[in-house]
Amino acid sequence: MIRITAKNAAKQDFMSLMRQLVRTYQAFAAFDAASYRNMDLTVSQADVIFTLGNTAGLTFKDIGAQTLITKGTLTGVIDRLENKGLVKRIDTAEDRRCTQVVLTAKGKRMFGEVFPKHVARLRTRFDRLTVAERRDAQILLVKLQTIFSS
Amino acid sequence: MIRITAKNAAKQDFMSLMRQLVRTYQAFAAFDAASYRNMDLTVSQADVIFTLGNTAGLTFKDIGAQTLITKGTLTGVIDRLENKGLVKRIDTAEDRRCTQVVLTAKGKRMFGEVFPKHVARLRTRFDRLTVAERRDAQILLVKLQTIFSS
DNA sequence: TATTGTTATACTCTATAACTATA
DNA sequence: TATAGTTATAGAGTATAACAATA
Repeated sequence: MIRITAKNAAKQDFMSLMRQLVRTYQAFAAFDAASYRNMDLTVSQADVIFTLGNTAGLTFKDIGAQTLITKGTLTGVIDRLENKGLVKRIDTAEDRRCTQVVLTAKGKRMFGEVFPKHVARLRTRFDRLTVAERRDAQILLVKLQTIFSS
Repeated sequence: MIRITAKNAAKQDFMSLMRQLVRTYQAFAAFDAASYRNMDLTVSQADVIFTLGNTAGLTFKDIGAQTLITKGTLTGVIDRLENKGLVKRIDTAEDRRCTQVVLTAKGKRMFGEVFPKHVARLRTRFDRLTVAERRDAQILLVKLQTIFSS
């Protein structure tokens, strides 16, 4: 027997919100990953290309900080992107411990031509929301994020 | 030079919402995964235990449908849970192609005692939101989910 | 013929830690 | 001593497809 108390109702409340966050993210991630598969990229690889786009190159440290990929893993991800001819490593003169990673011409083409198509595909979906809904969703997602940070 | 046009503003708008969804989920997932690591479970394994909790057992097909883990992968996940003594396979009489997966006594203890502590830890965070914020977040997440489904 | 779960393969990511070369 | 990136190891999930047993 389950008693319907204020406490149980509140518990139900947050559990359902939590599950909804997961379901929503999974729906987005599945939609997103389908594009990357067409580009023959994994999610991590696409993440790196996206991060490098519109920059003059970033160090492993910078990329790791932005993508949340740890350095050991990042070496492998960059290796695979380099094998695909999408990025290249460049030694830096200032601090010879650092390595810059930059997009090659092929990588720039992917970021400049293929990615925009992906973005357009995403956009058609987000357009189904009103401007107010997008604004409110953004505000609430920020609030949701803050409760888990720190 | 970047022109600030209505089109660019709208693009910026949805891209930023998209990134926020990812960041929020990542913040939650990092918080969540820390608990599972303490229980010596991976996210997938915890997902299965959670799914099996309060049921009399589910088939591979059922578990796969609820967790989005494909059958080939699920065999391995269940193997590892079985090795840890948390679940067991039971052949079904009705349809001998199906296998039921049920929690063992140890698995029930984890679901009944360890998981609630995890839930309580999550709850302290969700309590930082007001009831209205949780309700609004839920509504907007459902809307966000629907734009990616179908 | 279709479905359920298993097996096999090859790849990718994760966590951890030791290692190198620089600073 | 500390930092940036590499290497090594073991484990875990993913995708794909072929397979056996059953319906």
